[in-house]
Amino acid sequence: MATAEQSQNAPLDDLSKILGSDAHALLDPAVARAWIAFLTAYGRVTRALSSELMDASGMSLADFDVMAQLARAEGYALRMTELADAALISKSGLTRRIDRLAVNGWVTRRRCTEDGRVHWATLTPLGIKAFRGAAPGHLRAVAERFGASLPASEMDRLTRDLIKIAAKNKERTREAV
Amino acid sequence: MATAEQSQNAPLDDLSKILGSDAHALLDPAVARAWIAFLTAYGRVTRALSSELMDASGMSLADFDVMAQLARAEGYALRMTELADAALISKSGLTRRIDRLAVNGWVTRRRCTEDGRVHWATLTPLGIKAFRGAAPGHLRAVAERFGASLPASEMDRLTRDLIKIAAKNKERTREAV
DNA sequence: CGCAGATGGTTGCAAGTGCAACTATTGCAA
DNA sequence: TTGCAATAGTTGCACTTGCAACCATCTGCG
Repeated sequence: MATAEQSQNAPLDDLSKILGSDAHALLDPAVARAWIAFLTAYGRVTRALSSELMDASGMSLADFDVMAQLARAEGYALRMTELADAALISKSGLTRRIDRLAVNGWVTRRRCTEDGRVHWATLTPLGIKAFRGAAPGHLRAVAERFGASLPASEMDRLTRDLIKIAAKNKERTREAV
Repeated sequence: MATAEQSQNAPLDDLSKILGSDAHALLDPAVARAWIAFLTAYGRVTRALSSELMDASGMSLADFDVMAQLARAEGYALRMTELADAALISKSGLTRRIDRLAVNGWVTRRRCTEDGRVHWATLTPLGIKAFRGAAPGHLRAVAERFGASLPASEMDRLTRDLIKIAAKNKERTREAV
């Protein structure tokens, strides 16, 4: 998607060139601008954070998110499915991510004794240490790249807006066919 | 990353459990909440839009973005590098994406006569037709999933905020090592 | 009991991705 | 002219990803 700067004055809504004047009826130009800005901001910020985190700690953004979920969980452990939902990735994606984290010795899998189907992903002491090492730099980077752009009052409003958008899209997709 | 709902009251900032009280100093809790909401909103909205678009038109979100850039361009054509920048993907990613679009007959590559290094990616008449077919549904979906959550006045504010964030992260990453 | 259906996870597969190395072409300067 | 640095794109590679099919386990009902 276009960068915010270059298409700020020429975003999706100028598709009327190809779509005809219907374009505005389909998507309000103001929404189109917001959408492009949203995609651009996401792409830039995550790209930057991701490479900084990788360089500093050998950890991908997704690794960090998964480990952060575990770090907050009771006993540093969550079931695979819970964790996948929390980290907003697919179950299969999580399986393989945990494989990788396990190779690093950061996480272990424990089969649940009460329900043999369930596996608990658990942060190891080494994983906790790695997370403690990575977190300060990463949190600071989030503060700088994402937080520092807006005053505090604006930040709360942004949060509310984003939560509304997220809420509207809660269902795990599907059935939308 | 956690969903907005479930972690709204327990976001990154409760990492103080593992990081100690420094966590707040590293990342303002309000920023942490906003960041989580941002990731969640992005993940949900793009996931939904992407599968809807694929089902309806056999086109990925990235395909649509690339074709939208071409649709607005002079002569429906852009150089590969320009297009990669505009669509916020890597050059190699674009090469292969254009390969795929070319297989569908939606885009062609033309070597530039003035500068043999340059290739123009051009939307074909078939591509224009495909884009015209896909766009209304997709734009409507963006309006519904992203636009409909907020009143117009709020949308403009959101745009401004997002542009500020994007602007702060403009440099094509690198050198951050 | 014992079997059908639900639930939790993993795996096969067919993509998509970025980085770094490579090729082709241009432009400039000795 | 020749040669070399810069630029535009492509390709090799290693890694991620999600979906759908699969296996294992549990639950409940006849």
